[in-house]
Amino acid sequence: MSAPPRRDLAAMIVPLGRALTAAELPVLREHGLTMWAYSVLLRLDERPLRSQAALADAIGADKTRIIDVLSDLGDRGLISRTPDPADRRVRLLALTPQGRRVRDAAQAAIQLREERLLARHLTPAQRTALLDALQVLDALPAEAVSDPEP
Amino acid sequence: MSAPPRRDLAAMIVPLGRALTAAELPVLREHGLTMWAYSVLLRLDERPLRSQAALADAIGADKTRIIDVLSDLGDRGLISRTPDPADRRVRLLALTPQGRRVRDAAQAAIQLREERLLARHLTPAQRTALLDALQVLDALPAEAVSDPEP
DNA sequence: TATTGTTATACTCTATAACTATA
DNA sequence: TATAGTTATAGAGTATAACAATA
Repeated sequence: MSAPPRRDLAAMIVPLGRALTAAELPVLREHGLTMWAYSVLLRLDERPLRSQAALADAIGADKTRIIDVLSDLGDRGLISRTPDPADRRVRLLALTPQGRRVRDAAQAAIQLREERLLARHLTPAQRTALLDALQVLDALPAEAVSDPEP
Repeated sequence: MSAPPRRDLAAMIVPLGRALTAAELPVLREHGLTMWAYSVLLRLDERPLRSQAALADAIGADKTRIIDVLSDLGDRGLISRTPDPADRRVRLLALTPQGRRVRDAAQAAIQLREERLLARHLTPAQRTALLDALQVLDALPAEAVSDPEP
């Protein structure tokens, strides 16, 4: 049983994710965002989201962890957090127009860097193939990746 | 400036890496390995490696963090740790035959799961294209990803 | 004095538990 | 009583600083 001809998927993907994250951080800082704040802005799309717990779950965070993030984003007018009239325990979360502008600007800067990286090291066909395959795997629920029954 | 048609690379890759890691953990546990121990066995190839600091750096760990991992692997006979006769401060690290057997068995099990996942959701051509592109990016030094000068 | 490995300490991030306010 | 959000506390993981041995 000799060494396989390729490295493990995780062994390639996890360090790549770390490097991409490291590349994002200074860009986000320029836009006044932390990684968690950016995750929140990305997830909060046009339509409001009901409850902070749902948001936390959606971005893989603990509900107690995003509270400071949400208050800060609210204080800066990037998101709105209004009590649901139907049930005043829950907060309806939504992007403000300014929040959408900040999110779009940050995302454009990040994807510009990403595209430069891909263009430098991959052929256009390889770039497309990579993104296609990643989008397929990205669309899977996490359990489909973690527990693939034979 | 509207929302881009694709998600950020990092936003797809980081959660995928987390899910793949979660998929590995039970397999590693069956083979009596932690993630750090597995990283060490993967990096310690046929030829011995000079110094623990070099190993730590190679697997993206802190040198103080792998000490317990190395003592444990040494106690179990999976690696050898002999002082360098030329400079008795440094330890020469190498896989033992048993260590290589454990590493190969664990890696085979992991890659079997990975291949099942890819086969279920990607076409053979997509699988090959994904692995090719990942191997290109994996071969880059981390700085090439983090600091792509324009 | 400088360096390898080690130990001890502090810090950051994350999760758990306890609390409040609504229902 | 049950749930959403919040606060306070504890735990895991990680990095920093101090130490012993060798050069």
